Amino acid sequence: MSKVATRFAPSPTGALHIGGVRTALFNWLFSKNQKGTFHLRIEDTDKERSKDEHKIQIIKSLKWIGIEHDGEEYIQSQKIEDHIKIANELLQKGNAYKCYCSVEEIEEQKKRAKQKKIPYIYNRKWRDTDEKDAPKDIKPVIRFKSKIEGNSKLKDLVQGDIEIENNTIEDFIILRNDGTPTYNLSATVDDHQMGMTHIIRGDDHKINTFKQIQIYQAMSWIVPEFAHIPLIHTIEGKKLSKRDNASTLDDYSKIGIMPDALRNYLLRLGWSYQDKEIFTLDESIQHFNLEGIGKSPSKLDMSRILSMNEHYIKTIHDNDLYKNLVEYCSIYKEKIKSDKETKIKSSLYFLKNKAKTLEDIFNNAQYILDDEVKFNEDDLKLIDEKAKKIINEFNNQINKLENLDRNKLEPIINNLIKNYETNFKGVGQPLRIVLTGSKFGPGLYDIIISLGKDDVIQRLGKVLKQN
RNA sequence: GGUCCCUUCGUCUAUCGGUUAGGACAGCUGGUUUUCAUCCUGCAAAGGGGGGUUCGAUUCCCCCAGGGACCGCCA
Repeated sequence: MSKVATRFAPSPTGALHIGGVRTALFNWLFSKNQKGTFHLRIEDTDKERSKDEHKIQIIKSLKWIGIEHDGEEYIQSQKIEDHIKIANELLQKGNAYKCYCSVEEIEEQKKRAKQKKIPYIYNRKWRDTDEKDAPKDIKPVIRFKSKIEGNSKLKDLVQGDIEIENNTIEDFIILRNDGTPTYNLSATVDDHQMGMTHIIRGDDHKINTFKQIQIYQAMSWIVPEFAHIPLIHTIEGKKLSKRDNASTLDDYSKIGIMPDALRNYLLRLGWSYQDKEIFTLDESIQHFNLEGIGKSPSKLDMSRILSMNEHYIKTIHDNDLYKNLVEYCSIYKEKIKSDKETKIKSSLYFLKNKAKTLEDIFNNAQYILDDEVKFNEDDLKLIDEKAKKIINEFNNQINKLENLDRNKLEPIINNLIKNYETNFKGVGQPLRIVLTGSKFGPGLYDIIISLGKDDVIQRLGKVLKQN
C-alpha cells in the first residue's frame, strides 16, 4: 500500500466556505493520521470567476485554522494541456467520441423530457453515428463512452457499498467545443497525476465519482479510495451555500471565534470518537478515522460554536488567549495600545469569565482600553448626592495608599458601607459607574485593581469636579 | 420526474442483539455570589411508521413515510 495522499480542491471563486473547511480538515487529519501527505489543488479553470485574491484567502484561512498543505499548491489551469491530451487519448482508444449536437438541440431534448416528466439523459446520438454525417458548421464536444449495461458498485469508505445502474449515467462531456476540458476529466487526471490515494469530499460528488472511476478504468489507472462525507445543512435542513449567513470562515473570525475552537467544533460536526468532545490538534490527528464519520447530514449550531469557543477562552493559557485577542483586535477592532497591554494581560483572568467570544473580551475591556469613560446616561443618573459623598470619601482614602490590592481596598469599602449605612450595592454601584461608565461589569475590586491608582483617581476626580 | 443517500433527546452524537438508551450544547430548576457573569446541584428531553428474523431488537432484513443530494459545454 502506497503512502496515503489526500487533497482539498477548492475553486477560488469566493471566500472559503465552512463546509469546505471541514472537508479540508477531514482530508488533512486523515492524511496526518496515516502519516501521509495533504495537498492543495486550486481549481481555477473557470476564468470568469476565479481570482488570485481568493486563492490567497483560501490558503490563509486554512492556515488560520491550523491546516497547512504539503508541497506547492497545484494549479489546475496550468495542467489543461495534460487534460486535453488525455481526452484525445480516450478518443483514439475508442472510449470517447465526438458529438455534433448543437446546444439548441440538447436544450430542446431537455425541455421535451421535462414536459413528459421523464428523466433527461443525452440520447447518445453520435456514439455510433458515422462522422461522415457530421454537420460542417458545428464544432463538436467530446463525450465519454459511459457504460450502458449492468451495474457499478462503489465501496465508499463512509457510506458503504453504493450500487447504481450504469444506464442512468449519461455520456458526459469531457472536452467542450472550445477545446477546454470539463471538471470530471480535469479532476480525474489531476488526482491521478498528483498520486492521490484517498478522495474525501462532499457527498454531492457521488455521481461524479461513478463517472470518474470509468475514466480511471479506461486509462488503466489505479482507482483511489473514495469517502463521501455528508454535507453540512443549515438550520432549515438545506445544503449550506455561500449565500447563507454565517457560512464563511470570516463570519466566525470577525465575531471573535478562535481558530482552535472552530476547528474542534467542525471536527465534532459529523464525526465522533466515543464521548470525547474536546480535542487538541494533536489529539485530533491521533484519533481521527473515517469510521467515526456519520452518514447523515448535520446542522450547523451557533450556540455550540459559541460554547466551544467559551470553553477554549476559559481553558487556554492567558498568554495564548492574549495572542488571539491581539490578533483579533488588530484585524477587526482597533490595535491595543502599548500602554494598555500590561493592564489587559493581567486582567484577562476575570475579563474572560464573562466572555463567549474575543469580541466579548474586547467589549468587557472597553473601560480599560478607553482613556475617557463613556457613560451610559441612565446609569449616570443613579449617582446622587449621597453617592458623590461616598465617591469623594473613597477618593480620599485611596489617595493615601501606595498601591492598590484587595487586602487594602476591602476595609475601605466596608467602612464606607458602615459609615453611610448602606449595603455593598450602595457603594459598589456608584463606583462601578464612575470607573467604567456602566452599572454592569466585572467585580468592583477587579475594576479598581485593573485600572491602577492613577487612573482610578483621575476618573473619580472627573466626576467629583462636575459639581 | 429519475437515480442515489440519510432517519436516536431541540442540536451534535454514544450504543457495534440483552443498557434504568449514555454524554455534550441549548432549555428549565436550586445553590454560591458584589451588579452582569462564572461556578456547582438537579430536572426535563430521543430510537419516523409497519412488517419480519430472533428467546430478545435502537441495533440485522423488507416495505412505507419524511428529509437531503445529484440530474450544466459550473466546479
